[in-house]
Amino acid sequence: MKPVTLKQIAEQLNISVTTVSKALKDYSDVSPKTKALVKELAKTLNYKPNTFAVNLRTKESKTIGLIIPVIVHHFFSNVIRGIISQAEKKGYLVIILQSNESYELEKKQIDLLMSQRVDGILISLANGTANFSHLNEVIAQDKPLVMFDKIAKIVKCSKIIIDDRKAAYMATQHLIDTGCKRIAHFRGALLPQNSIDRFLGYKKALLDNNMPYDPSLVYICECGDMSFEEGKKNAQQLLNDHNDVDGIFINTDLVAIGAMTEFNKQGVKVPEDISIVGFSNWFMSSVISPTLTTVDQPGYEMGRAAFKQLYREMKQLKKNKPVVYKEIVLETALVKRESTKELVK
Amino acid sequence: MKPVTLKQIAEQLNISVTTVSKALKDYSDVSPKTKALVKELAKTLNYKPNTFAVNLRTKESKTIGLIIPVIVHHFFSNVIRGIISQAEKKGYLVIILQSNESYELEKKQIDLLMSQRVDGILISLANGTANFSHLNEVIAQDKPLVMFDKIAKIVKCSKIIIDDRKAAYMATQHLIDTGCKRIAHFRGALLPQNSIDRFLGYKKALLDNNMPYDPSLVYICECGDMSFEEGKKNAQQLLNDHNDVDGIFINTDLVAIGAMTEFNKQGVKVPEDISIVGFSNWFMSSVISPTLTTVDQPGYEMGRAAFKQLYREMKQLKKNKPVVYKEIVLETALVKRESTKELVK
DNA sequence: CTGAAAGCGCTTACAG
DNA sequence: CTGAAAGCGCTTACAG
Repeated sequence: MKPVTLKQIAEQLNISVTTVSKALKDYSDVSPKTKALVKELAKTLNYKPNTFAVNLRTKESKTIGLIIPVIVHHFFSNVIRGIISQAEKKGYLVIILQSNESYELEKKQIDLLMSQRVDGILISLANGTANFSHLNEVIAQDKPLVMFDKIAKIVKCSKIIIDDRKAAYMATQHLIDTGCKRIAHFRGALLPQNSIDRFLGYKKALLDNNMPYDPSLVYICECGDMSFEEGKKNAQQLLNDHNDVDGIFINTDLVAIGAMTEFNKQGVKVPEDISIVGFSNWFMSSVISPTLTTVDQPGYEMGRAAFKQLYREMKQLKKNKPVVYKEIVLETALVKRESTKELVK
Repeated sequence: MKPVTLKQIAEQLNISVTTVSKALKDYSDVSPKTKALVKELAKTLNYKPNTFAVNLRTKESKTIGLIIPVIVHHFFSNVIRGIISQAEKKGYLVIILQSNESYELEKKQIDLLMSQRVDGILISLANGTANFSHLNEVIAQDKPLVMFDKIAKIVKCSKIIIDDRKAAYMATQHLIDTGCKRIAHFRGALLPQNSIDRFLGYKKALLDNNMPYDPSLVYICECGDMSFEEGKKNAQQLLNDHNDVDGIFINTDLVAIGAMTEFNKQGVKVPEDISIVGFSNWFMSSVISPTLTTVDQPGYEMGRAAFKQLYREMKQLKKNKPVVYKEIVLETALVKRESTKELVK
């Protein structure tokens, strides 16, 4: 059963393809009578415009691309939800690719999306990405591009982020306020901006509270992805290296949970011996024990905001109007739970 | 900067568009010299074929659609990963939609994907789906369709599943083997096949062990989605209704975790007072305490298998060869953890 | 080995 | 109010 075309409708009604096309799109220069006839037949024949042809004519695909480091992470799946739901509202479909934190893959996927001629691209960078020419090329070709969460400051485009530095500061301050005297930090990989900013927030909080900053207390994620195993490994290492640490600010909940699991195994009590603050507020952080104090990061909202901005830019582009890049900073909140102690009065 | 077309290459080289097209596709009837010239220029100009035009000609989009009930669920995000990675290998892109367990949405999304003329569709049904005409229509239009996990037996198409009945039987048998005498079941919604099959597996295990089947011990999920809250609510209800239940087989890990949280709050000890087996082996089940005994369901593998089958069918269709529907059953395994007791010798 | 021509199914500027 | 025509950028059967 072949799909119905405009031509078939036109032939059956003995009118031109032009008129059929215009009737279906409610052009004002078609008689109401013709419109009614056309629409009725289109409906009975279950006519669906051929998107391929429409795309070719309009040079639009009503499809956007999304590149995300890891889909299964709670934060990112929430971002995806936000993007898809907003896109659907505006009649856009979303092609999703996973970069697996690899720069090479990310680059290939950008190429793929450009070949596919998506109308715009949303991206959260891989940890491995240090070169941004693939992104600048997208921009150079006038393809709207919006980065979120894991961004590169140097790339000129819109960005949806949180204030990582401030959030990390809050988190560290909370450890200090609850009596921690020697606070370690499990940071992410070296490159990502958010990992840098969270580190800087941690450092600033220490200094503002007249606590010494000790580089040996900062553990870098070498493997590139922020995993449960990474948390266990770092926790083990920390216990070997130091016996006076009483608080840790950890870059991601999943890593924090890995660390807590290890501490639990080793008989180190959380928060009595060591307090822990995570980052991102994954669902599971609220159900493990002790429940994890963390920074809530609005994934769903971030996804929505990212699509909205992309949509704005796609619309401007279509009208040949100038695009104004925006940097939208979403609010975060510290969620206090059992992995940190009560406030010291 | 407008994209380069075949015409531009042809003009610059003073040859025909036909020859350029054939040269780029390595047709045997183009001289090696011409080929070399064309390819070189194409490369320097960064020529990318216009997918819209290619699609229109070839009637293929090299894109498939995926409809999934909930993205953030660990099992489903793993399925997505499996699908995307396999699709990428074969040069296919994946458009993802979330049905939110709603039949109405699912139907709309099928329509959307058909309008978009994707080459094939992968779907896991919404809990609310009891009418399958939207799916039969897809099949009637010769569009390859593969269902996975949440399937409808009555729809004639390929299916990738696990043996839910067997897995549930295993899970229940484990509760029996570890000494449970009165076993409840939190089943999913009424409609989904897997929720029915898991219930039947539970029931069969009881009967095979000469244990009475008591309908009042089966709690149905009314709200439609299998959530954490659902687990808490059912657990509460169970404590009200019965004081002799010592084991529960729960349809989904997330619900099981909700139940455990509630039990913990009420001072009911797991597994001492009540043993629990979940289903799906979500990551978080291995990090909560007690860790959750559950049935491991191979999400990533299921995604891969689903795409592979779809790919086979798309290839057959292209060659105008008959499509053979397959029902592929993947293996599951019981993962024994702390929420159930040791085997009774 | 090369190329003119038709056509995929639409949209839209233009003529009447 | 209606329609002929051009064109979006490809692919491919066919002629030479």
